Amino acid sequence: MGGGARPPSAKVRPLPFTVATWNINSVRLRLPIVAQLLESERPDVLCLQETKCRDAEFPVSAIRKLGYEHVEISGQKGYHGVAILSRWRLDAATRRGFCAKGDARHICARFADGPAKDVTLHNFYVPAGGDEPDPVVNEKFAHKLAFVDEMRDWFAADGVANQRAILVGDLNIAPLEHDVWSHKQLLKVVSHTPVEVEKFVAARAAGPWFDAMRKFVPEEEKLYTWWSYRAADWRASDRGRRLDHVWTSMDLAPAAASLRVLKDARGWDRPSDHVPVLTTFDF
DNA sequence: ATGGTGGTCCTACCA
Repeated sequence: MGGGARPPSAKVRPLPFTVATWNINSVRLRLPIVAQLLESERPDVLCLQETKCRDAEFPVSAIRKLGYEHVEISGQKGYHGVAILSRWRLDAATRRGFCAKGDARHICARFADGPAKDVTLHNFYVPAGGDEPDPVVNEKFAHKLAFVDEMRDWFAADGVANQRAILVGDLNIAPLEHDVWSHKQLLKVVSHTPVEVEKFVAARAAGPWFDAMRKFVPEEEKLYTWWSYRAADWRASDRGRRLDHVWTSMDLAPAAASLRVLKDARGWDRPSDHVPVLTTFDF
């Protein structure tokens, strides 16, 4: 420190790199607003969830025409489905089937070049879990809990978050008090029950993963990424939840440089009930 | 107040 000679500055300015995630609730129906996002924000990569179509039905050529040449998809008919749309070359993607169900809920790819070269990106769509927060009577809630347990075990065993990794997606759990509009009123509502939150925190700690969104918004401030379709006026009532997340491996926590939650997208034409979350990294 | 809306794909099921 102090008077020593500086090393030759190989890198004067960090290279910004923006990762976007969005539960699109049908990529075919909402291709116009996907294009709107890609054209207006130009993220380096966009992870989609709930694409709701088979791979052969995914609008790959339209996406490529928008400058996102590298497209990796994991789809199924009518339900679920995840995709990675990238301006940068990707190594071959991998897909993990959770709970031995064959649902298309995870895809993973590694950047082959660019500012994020060798960074691994995981894109998740965690089961919503139905309405009744009791795994004994509600098989969908039992599935959700088992899915998050399996995430935890995988992260712990395989060092998924050891280094240079980012995890995004619709995790369908709002863990913090101010990740929901009313902590008290949602304690028995699936997405904010104590049993889910406990498993969510255990899975994150198993990485260990860093909650990159809360680096930018203090835990005492409300932060939402989803507003129900059922509200008469979603903006006025503002009964949101933070269901979408951005996690990084611990070594990348300092690289996370800014966050934007595009709340206005909830008011776009034929909107998804989720909005895009954009995280910029300085690599 | 115990619904409300919006997807897929045709009859319910899922979010």
